[in-house]
Amino acid sequence: MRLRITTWNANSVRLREAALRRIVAEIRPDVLCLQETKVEDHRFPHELFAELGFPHRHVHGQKAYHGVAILSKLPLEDCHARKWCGVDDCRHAICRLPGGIELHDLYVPAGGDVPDPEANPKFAHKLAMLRELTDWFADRRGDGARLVLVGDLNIAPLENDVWSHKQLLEVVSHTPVETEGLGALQRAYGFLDAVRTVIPPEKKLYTWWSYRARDWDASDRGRRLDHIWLSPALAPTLVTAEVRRDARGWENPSDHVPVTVELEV
DNA sequence: ATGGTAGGTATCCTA
Repeated sequence: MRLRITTWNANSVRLREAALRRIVAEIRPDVLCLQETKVEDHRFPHELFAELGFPHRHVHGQKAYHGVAILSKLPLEDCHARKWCGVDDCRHAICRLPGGIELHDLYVPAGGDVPDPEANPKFAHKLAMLRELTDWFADRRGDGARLVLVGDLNIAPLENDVWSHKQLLEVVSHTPVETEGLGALQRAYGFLDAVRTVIPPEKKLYTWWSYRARDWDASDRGRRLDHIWLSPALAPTLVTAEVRRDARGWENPSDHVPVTVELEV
């Protein structure tokens, strides 16, 4: 079967009903992973997703900040959440899809403005979560699991994942300590960067554009912060991948756009 | 060099 998985940082799920309807109609994901839902679980708009054909839902949210959710047309099993760095926030949801596929939906801290862990606790938290994830996946290395890791990792790892590599080397999201840390996480389990397998690293590719630009499309100062990775066991199933840049130009947009992979599983 | 916008909450935090 063909399995389509979409990840999107919605920047408040309650404000994005129109965009979510378009995503479902135009991308037709089987599984939709959200980040920055910014809502407690008892206020999550379950009715909307039930109506849109996603009867299986795992929501993991909190008031005002962060929050992740997995919405699925297919049954979900063993849904749970993980905490990192001893912090009681909502950044990681895990479910098993049919075929034993283990899906991880992640929201890595943005990290604040100052790229110095001594001076900036938010940057220290970002690096600490990356290290803990790296150790956790390294312990599972070689277990042959069928893993999909998606989400807003808040790091643009490659030179062509940002509008100007040189100008962003000291900007949080593209500093060497972050891009090397993300590389270490990827190598810890042998994850394949699915989107860059389909869209070559020589091409500029972004999934986020700041709200602050006068004209996001004309200035095009984007970054590729949202990712879909596959474990070695799932890598051969990759059919295609797509970044919906046009979604940034929709009415009332998120600052992130949806990223999708299709797998033949 | 600076400030720019958006979301949630309750007056300022985070992105």
